[in-house]
Amino acid sequence: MTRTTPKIQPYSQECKECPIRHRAVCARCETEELESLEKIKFYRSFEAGQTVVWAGDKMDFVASVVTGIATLSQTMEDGRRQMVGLLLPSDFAGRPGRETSAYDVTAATDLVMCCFRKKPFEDLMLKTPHIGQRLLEMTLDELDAAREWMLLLGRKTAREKIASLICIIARRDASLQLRASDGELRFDLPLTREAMSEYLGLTLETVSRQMSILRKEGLIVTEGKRQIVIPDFDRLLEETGDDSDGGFLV
Amino acid sequence: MTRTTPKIQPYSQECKECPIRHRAVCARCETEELESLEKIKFYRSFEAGQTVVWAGDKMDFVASVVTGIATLSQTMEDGRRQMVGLLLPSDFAGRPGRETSAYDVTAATDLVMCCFRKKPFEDLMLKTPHIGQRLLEMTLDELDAAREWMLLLGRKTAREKIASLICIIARRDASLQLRASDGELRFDLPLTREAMSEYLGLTLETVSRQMSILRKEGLIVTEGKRQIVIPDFDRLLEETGDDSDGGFLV
DNA sequence: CCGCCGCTTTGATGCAGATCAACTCTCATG
DNA sequence: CATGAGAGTTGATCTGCATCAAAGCGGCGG
Repeated sequence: MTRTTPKIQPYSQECKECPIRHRAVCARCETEELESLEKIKFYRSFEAGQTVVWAGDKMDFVASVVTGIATLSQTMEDGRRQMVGLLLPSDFAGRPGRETSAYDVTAATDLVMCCFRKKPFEDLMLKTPHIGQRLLEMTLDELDAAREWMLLLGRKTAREKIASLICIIARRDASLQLRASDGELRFDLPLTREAMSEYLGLTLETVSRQMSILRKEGLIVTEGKRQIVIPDFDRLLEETGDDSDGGFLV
Repeated sequence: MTRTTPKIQPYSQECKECPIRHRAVCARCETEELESLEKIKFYRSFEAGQTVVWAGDKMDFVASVVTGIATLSQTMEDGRRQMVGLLLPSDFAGRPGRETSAYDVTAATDLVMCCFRKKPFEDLMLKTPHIGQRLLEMTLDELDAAREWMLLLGRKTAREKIASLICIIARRDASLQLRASDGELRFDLPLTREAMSEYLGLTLETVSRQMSILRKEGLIVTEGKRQIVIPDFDRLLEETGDDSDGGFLV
């Protein structure tokens, strides 16, 4: 199993002067391109719980998460829902060449997105191949993440699913730097029980129960509503069912 | 829900003279590029059941399925397995820029792959942007397929899973043309019960049972070992849980 | 300060699918 | 023709998670 590049990259250092700081366009940004981007971009804010677009609705922009968390979900006729994408800051949403959104896009927390009007963005892609290359890399990363996620959905137990999700968030959370001196890990779990259940293919009751169990066993500590502390990350990792080394994606 | 382009495209008509006929490189092939490709390509054949590469092993080529079916699977330490990719003819395997395979790649049937040595292929990608563009489109298709698959794994019942898989294969199978006059659909189901169970996140016993039920209900008819007839495709579609129109991916 | 609303936790019960086990069918091989 | 191996079917039983139901717990507006 190869590790792909971690999703949270120090792009802001690579590219300090870039006001958008999106991985899709900033890997090798040049002034001229940035000026083009400036003209076609706009910001949109959403409150937690708001819907950005519904599946099937027109979506005439692509976008990148600036702050907050967005989710992509699919809904079946009878209301069963499955999350299929979790977008953290710097992640990209929308498909060039597609008119409508294939998924419900929802703000899991308060959310700011940087949007680019689709048509000019596509034109820009044609002119500047490195944007397309970057997008390919990102899409391949997404695909690897989706495949890891499929293993979780298809074969893991509820307990393993919960442990996996917590580890995934912990690893991706930028506040990773808050890792305390003694190896304990403290961060925000910015998802409701319901959102977690949609991610994991479980019911929210099962999520709650398994969280309680992990808490009783001391594998996790909860502080307040959303704050989580992992006293011993490696011990929690063992509960994910992943082999110790691999499973690094997302 | 937008329909993406169907995966089986008439590329052989688009591009008759192209000896590889792979979607990644043939969309707008030009003689010069084809000559470059000729130099770096080679064919490999596998028997049903053979492993192409193991997860973690060196994989110094990318490849495209010529005939047969290949699968990508992940295995957990204790042996639980989940299929995460099903590659039919013209599908692409391998990630530019990655040294080793992230998944077990296995021949589900007898298989012929057209391989391109990775390094020169990457060089070619840099020189000819349309290959990268094509690869991006294909990867986005794969991602959509993976997300549809996630809904299946996370939220569908065993019955719905089976019906979905049969519909997916039926739609993608090139022998779709074998559709008989009266709307019945006849084709090969080239997967063992075990492979189906790995695809669906079930046990092979459950797959077998549900197949029997669908058979008894007349939704499918089996002829011999692998041949399947769907007397009424729309009726089977209703059993997938997908909304009638959408869910077209893969 | 009270009461309500959204979120979470916990309990009791039921069931879909897993597990364990036996048997059948079909070839391929000597 | 017997033999055996691999694939598929079917049955009995078990169990992990879903479902249904009710009660805790903040936090915010009145």
